[in-house]
Amino acid sequence: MKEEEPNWFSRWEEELPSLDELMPLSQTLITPDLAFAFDIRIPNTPQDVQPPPPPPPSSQPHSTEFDSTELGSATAGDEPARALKRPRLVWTPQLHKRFVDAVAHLGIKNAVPKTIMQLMSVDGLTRENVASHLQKYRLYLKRMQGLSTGNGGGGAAGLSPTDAATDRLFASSPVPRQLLFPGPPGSDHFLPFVPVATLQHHHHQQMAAASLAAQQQQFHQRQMGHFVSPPGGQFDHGFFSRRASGVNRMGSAMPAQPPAYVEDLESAIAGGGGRKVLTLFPTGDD
DNA sequence: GTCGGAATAT
DNA sequence: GATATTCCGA
Repeated sequence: MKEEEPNWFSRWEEELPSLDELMPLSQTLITPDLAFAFDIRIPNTPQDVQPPPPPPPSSQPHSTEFDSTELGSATAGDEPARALKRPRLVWTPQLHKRFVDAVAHLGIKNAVPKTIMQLMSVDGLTRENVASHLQKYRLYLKRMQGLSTGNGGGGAAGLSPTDAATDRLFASSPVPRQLLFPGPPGSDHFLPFVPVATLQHHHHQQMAAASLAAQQQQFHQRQMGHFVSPPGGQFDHGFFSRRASGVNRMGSAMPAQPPAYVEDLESAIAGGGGRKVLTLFPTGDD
């Protein structure tokens, strides 16, 4: 196998949704915690309201009453400094793509949470986030290798329908060959190239902070937009069949004009308890 | 003490 | 089922 182009790595960045997708959003600077603590609803610009950016560990000495919806189970009253939780991360296809790229370009060998996280350089993303996702991704890879050991990384070529149904997310980004064929020990190849885009620069911090939330917002908007447009038969095995058993019951009649999705954004990044996460199908984005 | 990975919990 | 958190070994 010598199909490796010497500069394949110079292309990967181009595929990433960096500037265009990450920049244009101007979001509220009010963190969810703040909003909750003060019972702010952020009423204006229902179209522009922004979900919680990853709450920075800034000073928040007094958020004593958040949404005690389910949070109040244990430490409801005597653990003020301890109650900071990040919103649940939703792995959008874009995010996953970035993840896959990072893993691919690191090589399965060096693809460990911390490194991946650094390569992705997505603000708000933690090592735990990546580790957790990586764990699942590995299982997916394993299953793939097991089921079709002779199938190119071109994508979900010879997969059983189960895969598409089960791993909608993973199916949205093609698995690079390197990952399917780790290659025998000895043929390890890797670049001393360490980008380390750990955003520590202050002036970039702001924009960086937006990136995660920004992507996720875009994701949802896009989903809503594409909602009524048929995928063109690409995934015609009826992916409308089943979805998360939750609040999202759009029934069989998806309106071209969804009702006010004020809740939509909140749903995407729901707190650890009130999980109304709606997981959607892959985008035809890549 | 940090990190990675699997197990377990939400 | 997806993601988070915990546990334990390097």
